[in-house]
Amino acid sequence: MSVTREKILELGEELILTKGYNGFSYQDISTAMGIKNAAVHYYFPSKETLGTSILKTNVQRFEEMVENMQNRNFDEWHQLESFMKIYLKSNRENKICLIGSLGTDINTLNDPMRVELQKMVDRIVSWLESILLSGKEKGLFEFSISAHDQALQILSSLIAGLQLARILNKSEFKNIHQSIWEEITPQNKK
Amino acid sequence: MSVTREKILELGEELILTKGYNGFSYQDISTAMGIKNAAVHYYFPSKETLGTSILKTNVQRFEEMVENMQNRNFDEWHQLESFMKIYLKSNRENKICLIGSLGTDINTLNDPMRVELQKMVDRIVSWLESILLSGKEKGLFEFSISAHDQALQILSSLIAGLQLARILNKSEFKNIHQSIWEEITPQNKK
DNA sequence: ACAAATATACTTACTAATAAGTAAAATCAA
DNA sequence: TTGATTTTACTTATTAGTAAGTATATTTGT
Repeated sequence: MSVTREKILELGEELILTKGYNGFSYQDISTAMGIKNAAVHYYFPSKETLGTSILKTNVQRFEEMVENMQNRNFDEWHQLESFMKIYLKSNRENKICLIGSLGTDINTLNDPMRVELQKMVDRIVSWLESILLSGKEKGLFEFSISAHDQALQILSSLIAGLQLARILNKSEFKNIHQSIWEEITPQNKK
Repeated sequence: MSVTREKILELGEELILTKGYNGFSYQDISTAMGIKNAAVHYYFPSKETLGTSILKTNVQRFEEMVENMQNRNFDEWHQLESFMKIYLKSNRENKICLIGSLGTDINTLNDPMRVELQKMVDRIVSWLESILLSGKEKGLFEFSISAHDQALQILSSLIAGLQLARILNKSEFKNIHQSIWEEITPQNKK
């Protein structure tokens, strides 16, 4: 694989997470890389092919992380912790997440991008749901609503947590992160 | 006040909530209203003055709602319910909320817009916090984390709930809305 | 082994469309 | 008639996208 192509994907993702999909241009990528805008079009003919590739790369990265955690026999608690660490890192870097960013622009995206975005979110929600369910059976987690709803609840907190932290104060995300754990950890009875 | 001006504000807000701040143009507004793009510039010289005005209008609308609820002696439970109804309506209309939309684009906004956005979120969070706190004292709500963190938690769920619902399925928001109530309503012991 | 053909990775130099924004003239309403 | 409103007719900048060319490898046929 071309290193230029990889770098474009990386930069494109970063730009979506910092400036939003409609807030960056091929010029932003090309000038940052010291190449010409046509070179970006060489690898990704349209902005939407770039967007779709970024989404596919992300799903792949997610699947690799899940597989890696299973190979290492991570329990559900540690799997969830690893997932949440991604968001802690994004917060440190003043980024939001792909879901929150593209969720804003969804009506301006073409079908392939929308389909890929939906696939990605579907996959993450169903993984979260399964982790929560089996973790609950083992007594690692405790919650009264359905695993699906609890998954949506946690994911929402993470997504909007990053957005709120960027508007208000970076450090507010720590509180949101903390609250998620307190809500599903058994030792904290209400 | 000019009815044209009001209509521009209304349409501008709708466009931010459906296509995102960087996803709409003055052309979108003018063609939808059957006027020329220069007429929009007459009322709002720049896109950022329009954005700032939309935010200020929203804060004002929020303050009016709060005042109205206090005049009618709404208890904390009904005040929270009224607030959440705004989000239910947005979900029905396939809109997200200003916070989630502008949270994505924040790095592309000018200072006045950023300041106004922060003011708006600050105001909403502190209101939510106060409602949660006095509601808890009356036994209307129950939660173990701080009122501030609980406010952030609820607001996050609402903001990202709308985004997730638009990506996945409109009806998913009902589950998120339901989960918020179950979490803070005393009768549902865990 | 060596030349010819071909593929890779770009640049140069453009479009065509759309963006925000403006100056000045025309229209409207009291 | 005066001031508020709106259009006409622009400008300037930026956007995504493309056509054609170029240098450098890589492959292929003989």
